[in-house]
Amino acid sequence: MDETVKPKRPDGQPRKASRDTRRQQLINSTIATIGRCGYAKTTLTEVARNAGLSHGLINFHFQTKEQLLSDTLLFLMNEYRDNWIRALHEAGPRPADQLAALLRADFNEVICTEEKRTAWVAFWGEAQSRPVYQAMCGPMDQEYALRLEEICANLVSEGGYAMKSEDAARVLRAMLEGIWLELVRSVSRYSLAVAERTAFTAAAALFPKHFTAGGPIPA
Amino acid sequence: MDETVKPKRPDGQPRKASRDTRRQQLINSTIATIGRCGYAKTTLTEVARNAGLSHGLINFHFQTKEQLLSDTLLFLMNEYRDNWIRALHEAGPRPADQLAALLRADFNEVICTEEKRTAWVAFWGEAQSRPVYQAMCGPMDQEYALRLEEICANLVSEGGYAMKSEDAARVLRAMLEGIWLELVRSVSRYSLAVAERTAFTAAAALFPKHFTAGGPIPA
Amino acid sequence: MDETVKPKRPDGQPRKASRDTRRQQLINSTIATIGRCGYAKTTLTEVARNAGLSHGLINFHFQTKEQLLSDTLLFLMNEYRDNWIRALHEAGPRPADQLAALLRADFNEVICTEEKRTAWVAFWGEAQSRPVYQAMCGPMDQEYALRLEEICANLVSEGGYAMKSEDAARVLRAMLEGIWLELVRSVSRYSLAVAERTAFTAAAALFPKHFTAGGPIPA
Amino acid sequence: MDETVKPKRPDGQPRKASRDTRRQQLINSTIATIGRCGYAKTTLTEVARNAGLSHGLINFHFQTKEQLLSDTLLFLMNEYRDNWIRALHEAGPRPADQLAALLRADFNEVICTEEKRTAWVAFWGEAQSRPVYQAMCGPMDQEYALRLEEICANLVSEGGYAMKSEDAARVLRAMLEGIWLELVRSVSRYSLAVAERTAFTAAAALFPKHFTAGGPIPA
DNA sequence: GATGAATGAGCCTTCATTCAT
DNA sequence: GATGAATGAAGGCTCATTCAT
Repeated sequence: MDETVKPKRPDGQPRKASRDTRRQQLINSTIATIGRCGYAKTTLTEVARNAGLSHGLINFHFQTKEQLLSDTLLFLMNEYRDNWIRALHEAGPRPADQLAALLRADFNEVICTEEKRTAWVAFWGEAQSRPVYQAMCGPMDQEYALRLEEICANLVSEGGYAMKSEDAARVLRAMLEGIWLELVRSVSRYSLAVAERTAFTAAAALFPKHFTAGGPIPA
Repeated sequence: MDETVKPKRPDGQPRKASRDTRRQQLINSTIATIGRCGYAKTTLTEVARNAGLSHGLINFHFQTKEQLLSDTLLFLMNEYRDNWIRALHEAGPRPADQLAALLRADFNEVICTEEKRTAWVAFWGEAQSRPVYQAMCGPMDQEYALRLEEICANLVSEGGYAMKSEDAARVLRAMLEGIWLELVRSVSRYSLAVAERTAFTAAAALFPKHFTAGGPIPA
Repeated sequence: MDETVKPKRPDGQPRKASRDTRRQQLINSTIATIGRCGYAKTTLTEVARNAGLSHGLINFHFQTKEQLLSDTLLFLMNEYRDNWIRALHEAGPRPADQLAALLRADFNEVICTEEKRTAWVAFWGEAQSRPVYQAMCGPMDQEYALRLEEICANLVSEGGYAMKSEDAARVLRAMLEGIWLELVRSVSRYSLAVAERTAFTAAAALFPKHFTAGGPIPA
Repeated sequence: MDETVKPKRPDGQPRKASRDTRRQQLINSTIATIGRCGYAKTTLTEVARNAGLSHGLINFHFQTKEQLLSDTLLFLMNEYRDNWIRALHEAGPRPADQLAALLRADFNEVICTEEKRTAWVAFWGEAQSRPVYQAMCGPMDQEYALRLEEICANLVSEGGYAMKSEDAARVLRAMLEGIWLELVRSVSRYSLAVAERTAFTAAAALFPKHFTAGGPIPA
């Protein structure tokens, strides 16, 4: 096979890209468009334009707009899940390191870009009225919540803390989501560094033997 | 009383109502509609139907759909602000009581209904792409944040806590917003009681001399 | 009857004006509105606002918008007719004086204001598609055309001109209407003085023994 | 030729047409619709129906109704201009022939159809309240006026006429527009032949050495 | 008589979807 | 595979008309 035979367009893309490449291209453009225009004003025309592709192609790769949006949310969810699972995997066995990994993972540069945060909040805003989204998010949220509770339980037992581990996990989970919201709503006041510091402040308050506002206390 | 003098409609509403009555009626219907259908699928026809009025009336009282939505957000913001300001006013001088009042106010039955929570999240989702919304929310958020920081600073100084009061305030603020999100997203898992307990868990972690997970420690 | 009993409004108008006064007030406002906004964008709300009256009053005095517009056109037509008939009446027996009177009457300040000219052209533009307007204008046009032809015939016979009087009348009629159009379309280039000079230029060309570009040649 | 290769619709049009074809088709339909329904009652639905196309297509090719109307006026103006310029070009060097060409061009069958005349008057009626239309028409009117004055000046100098050439040009211009108006307003009384005869009557009156009511006097 | 809230038909416009090329 | 013209349903908005006050 001679690759050079494939006609190239001015932008260097082959005219016929693989199915998955195109799909990902359109999903990325969808995230960007939601981030820029909001969920309600996201049109297929705009998504296509941002992707530099033709209008009709979307309905070829995704059957409907709903499908495109669902697949976009699915991509975001998988990316999010992969991110914290990988972080946890790299964290080692200590519960404090695991929680630190989880907290830091939330502000990882790959998943916590401005566009993606905005897209997330947009999806959250629509989720209530769209059972499809809820059905997709529910199990993933559950998985995360369970893992977080587990770690909190380990920390509580390690540190002999008085609180209930579920309550601690709930505080942390809510706070992480709240920080994302704040990042979206008040661009100027928050930086990722501040966000992380805030998260560790909560960890330090809940688990003072394991954390300071700067991060986990080394063994 | 002769009922026939004032002809009522089937639903008991007079055919003509005062300007403010109708505006509020339509704003309430907008909140309900956003709550039920989501921001993107909120149409004037649906808002009108929910209010039992004709859709032409909306453009009579509000000039555009945008205006209706802005005014609805404004109403929600003012209601939210009035709520915590009143709560604070009734709380007395002790910082712990003030923070408790603030935390409880967030889950007050008037402002924290399912419909209103959903509407809030929907507006948050759109805010990023709508400078108008941001301009409206910014100052109100700021006012709340400042008051919260003040109270945290008082608690820190009273209790001799080691953390920075701004960090504590940030944790609490993010957590409160996060809890609202969770309330919207996972209807079943959270109740208002659980929400309040979660909030006080955070307060107890941050200010252990002043709070337990059950609430403020009496003087 | 004590006149002072009648409540006066700030603008000095009695609250209850006579039927005809109100009607004329609304017709004048209609002319002004058409002049300012064009026929297509003339709304009852705007007419009412310009008249300083309430919206609903129009449907009381005129039954429909169509009726208001018809009555407005009728007023313009009668005013136009009265104007040239009076001018002719005051002109004396000489055909040249009569034609001069007719030409000058067309640029009389009462009927040839900017607003009225514009309204006329707007009505002309709609006439083709509105049989009602045509039915109203037809007879009046006819009457004018006949009188003009009569005068032209007298001039032709007096001066022994070679042309057919109907042709001359047609030239004059078309030119007068054309000048109104030009007055509407090119505000800057035409003044009423230029308009009149143009009209007499045509008269002088057609009837050189009776007219110069400055006006009729005295007996 | 295999007809089955290109599937045709019942009306013989291909389903897809080139951009310019469709645009022209819609412009023609707009002229027809204005001619039939008047400016104020011209709706996109009607324009689309007359063209045998869907109304959504209009917003695809023109962005707004305003744009469609502007482009329609532009087409009429260019067509009008092309017509008299071509006529003048074919007329040869003699001023009398040039004026004759100009007068006849105004009643040319291509540009002086009933529909187009009506559309013109409709646009004139709206022009006053639409700066866009005025801005478009102004320069074209000017160009025509200048050329007409030039020819009149040549005739005056050739024939040693006493009148000012600008006055003559103004008479002719106004009369031509007035005849169009008359053609629109009194369909029955005027024919194109009568219109032309009227125009030459004016020319003969102004330039008796060059014209009779029947046309230019040959060299 | 007079007002202005209320209604609803009809318009322009947007946009997801289809489909001939 | 890819394009973009074409369709039509549905939305926001205007506005003539009605009617309770």
